[in-house]
Amino acid sequence: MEKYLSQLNDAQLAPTTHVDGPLMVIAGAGSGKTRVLTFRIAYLMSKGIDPFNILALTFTNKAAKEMKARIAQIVGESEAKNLWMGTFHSVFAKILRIESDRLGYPSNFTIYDTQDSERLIASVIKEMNLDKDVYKTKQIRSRISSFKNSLITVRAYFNNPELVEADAMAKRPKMGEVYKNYVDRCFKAGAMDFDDLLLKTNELLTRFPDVLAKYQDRFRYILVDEYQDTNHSQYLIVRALADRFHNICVVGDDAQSIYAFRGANINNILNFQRDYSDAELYRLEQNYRSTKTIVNAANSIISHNKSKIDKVVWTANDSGNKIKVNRSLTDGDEGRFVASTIFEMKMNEQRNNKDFAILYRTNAQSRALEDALRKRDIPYRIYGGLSFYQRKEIKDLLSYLRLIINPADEEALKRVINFPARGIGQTTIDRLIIAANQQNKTIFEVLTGSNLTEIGLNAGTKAKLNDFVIMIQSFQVMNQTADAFELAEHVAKTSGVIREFKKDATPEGVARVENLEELLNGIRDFVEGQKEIADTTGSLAEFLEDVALATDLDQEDTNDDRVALMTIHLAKGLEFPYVFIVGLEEDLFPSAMSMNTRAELEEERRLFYVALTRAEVQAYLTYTLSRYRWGKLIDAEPSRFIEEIDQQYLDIITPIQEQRFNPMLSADIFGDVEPDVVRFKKPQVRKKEPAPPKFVAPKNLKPISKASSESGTTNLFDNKLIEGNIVSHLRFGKGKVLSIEGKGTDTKAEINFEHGGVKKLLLKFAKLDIIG
DNA sequence: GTTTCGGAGGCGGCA
DNA sequence: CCTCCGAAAC
Repeated sequence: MEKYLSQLNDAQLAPTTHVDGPLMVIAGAGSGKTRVLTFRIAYLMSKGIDPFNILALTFTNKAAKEMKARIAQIVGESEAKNLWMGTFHSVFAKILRIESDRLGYPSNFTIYDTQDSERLIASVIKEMNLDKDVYKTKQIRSRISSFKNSLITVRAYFNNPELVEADAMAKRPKMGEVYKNYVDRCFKAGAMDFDDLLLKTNELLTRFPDVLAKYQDRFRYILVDEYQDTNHSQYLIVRALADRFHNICVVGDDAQSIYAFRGANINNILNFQRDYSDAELYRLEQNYRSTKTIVNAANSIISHNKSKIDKVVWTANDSGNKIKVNRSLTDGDEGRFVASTIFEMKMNEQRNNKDFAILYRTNAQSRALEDALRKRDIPYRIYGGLSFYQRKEIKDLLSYLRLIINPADEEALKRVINFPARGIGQTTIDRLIIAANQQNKTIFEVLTGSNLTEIGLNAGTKAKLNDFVIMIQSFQVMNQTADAFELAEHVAKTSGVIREFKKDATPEGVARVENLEELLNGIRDFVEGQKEIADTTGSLAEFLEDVALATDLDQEDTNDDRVALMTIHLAKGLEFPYVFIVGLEEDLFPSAMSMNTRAELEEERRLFYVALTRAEVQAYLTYTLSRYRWGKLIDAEPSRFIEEIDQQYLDIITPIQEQRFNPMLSADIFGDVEPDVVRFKKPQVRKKEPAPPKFVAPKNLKPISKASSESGTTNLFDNKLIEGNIVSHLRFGKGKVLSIEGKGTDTKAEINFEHGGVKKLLLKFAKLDIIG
């Protein structure tokens, strides 16, 4: 142990060797907090604390796995095995399965993902005959989710006149009923959604003092990573569990709090010392990851935020290169810039693909980047997005498996009852749902135990339903003896899922069959892995438990040498030598949806901070002047975040091809593009001396999309434009309007420009002047 | 009852 | 751009 502790600096050593009592570690980006966590756990064990009594909650399963492996190196495999480590969701799902009977759930309850929840909510709304344009599924789901994260149960909702009234005011008086029906249906289906895993844990610990006592006694030492991203529900769980021994260690960085949209409450970290008056506070401020330039630039960004804990992140590393800022004309050009830069860096600096990461705000941005990388033959891997387990073909097969384990699982049943098509249509399913609701049974119980003629089904349909039931039951029988792989393979063949996709000879169909094969391979690996571990059998139920909470990041590091593409949210906690942050444009990053309040904007800024601090050696920022969004070309303005960085750390690159394209653009990066836009009027970018003091807050809060109407250029979505008009565009120059289509804010004009040819522009965004 | 096609509406980050 | 939904054709 001593030899490990000697690797730590003083600031890291203090919290590592803090054994009893509450402590909070405020850890700046790259300051070695994972190391403190792992070493602290190893240290606790070296002091004789039983690993059975340690609970470590991490943000991803991958982080837990890596930390566990690291601890195993220090204290030995057999000891490390007994640690409880994982995400909130996976740890408490495990506990809920053990204690499920207390809450009236089966131990093999299904975990509904977001898609399952949405489908169920849509179904509830339809059954209640509500207007689906008023009761929008996604909005309802997110509202229910935030109720659950704040521990507002159905009963608490109805007892809270403010909430009820707010929904009535929003013209959704039935919100509470929808919530109630959704919760009831989940319960009946033996299913919990993601939020339930936390909510029900709270219920378990509150309603059953003996259960609480059991886990308080079990988890005598609790560590929580990324504490700034815990929500109220998670906060209460931790507080309850730590209430007896107060051996609670939370680690976090308020500057990296980026999950408020999911209910994370930054006050959890800000108020920790209020909750535990004897808490020790430690700060890790020395960054070991990045160059001085990157650290200082990141600090200059975050200083624009008002609410934060005082902390000065610094580094003893080299200054390094300035951050390169690149402007492109389109998202395609941006992709090509990124790809060719990576290509050159690989050649010149002998770098591997895996040294590069491309980070973006939204998953939709990945396509242009992928295209460019593919053209350059640069291998890459996309993380997140439509994750493997969310793909249609995978969910289809998994739904069969879910149904075998939990026949009450309504969403799984609805998904597979007519896939592949076997003549059971919507009408039949609707009748079954109505019967199930009336008889207070699950759909599967209706299928097996009710008189189907009485609910209006004819002989032909009954025969088809019967065949389906017999098939599922035969799978259930097989499940008692076969392992997960044997069964899954059998199901894939017998159900016709594979055959169905094999019919489709398009590349997409081929890919789907391959994905199914990959899933089966994954199940085989799982079974083989589990058989080595005592107490497990590699059963299907165990596999499904694993899969429900798996994420893209959790997948084994294949050690592939590939460029990483992911959202900034996914990049949290990771680091790369070279980082490209792309799409730095107003309305994209910061997102148009996050500029209504100061709090939202500050979260976007923290997100940018997180992105920049992923870089070890060199960061690139890119933005474009126009981008395809929603299938349309729209104009874009550089993100305010570029301007907020202390300009001495930036190196503005102006690509040559643009000068050829339009000489107007070669001057400097901000002043020329929108000469009349207020926010970017100062052409100070190139100055070498420290940037003049600037406080951007007030103007930042202005709705920025107004810029063009204030500026003299006309924003033409009130249809003043007619065919044949000659217009001028800042970038494309003069052009003739060929046609106009669409209406309202969706009006588009097809314009033949002198520079750039025929373009279809969305008038809502295009900045055009009519000149003839 | 299923399949297909076209139109309309949505569009964010995630366990 | 995508997915979802309803109507019409099979």
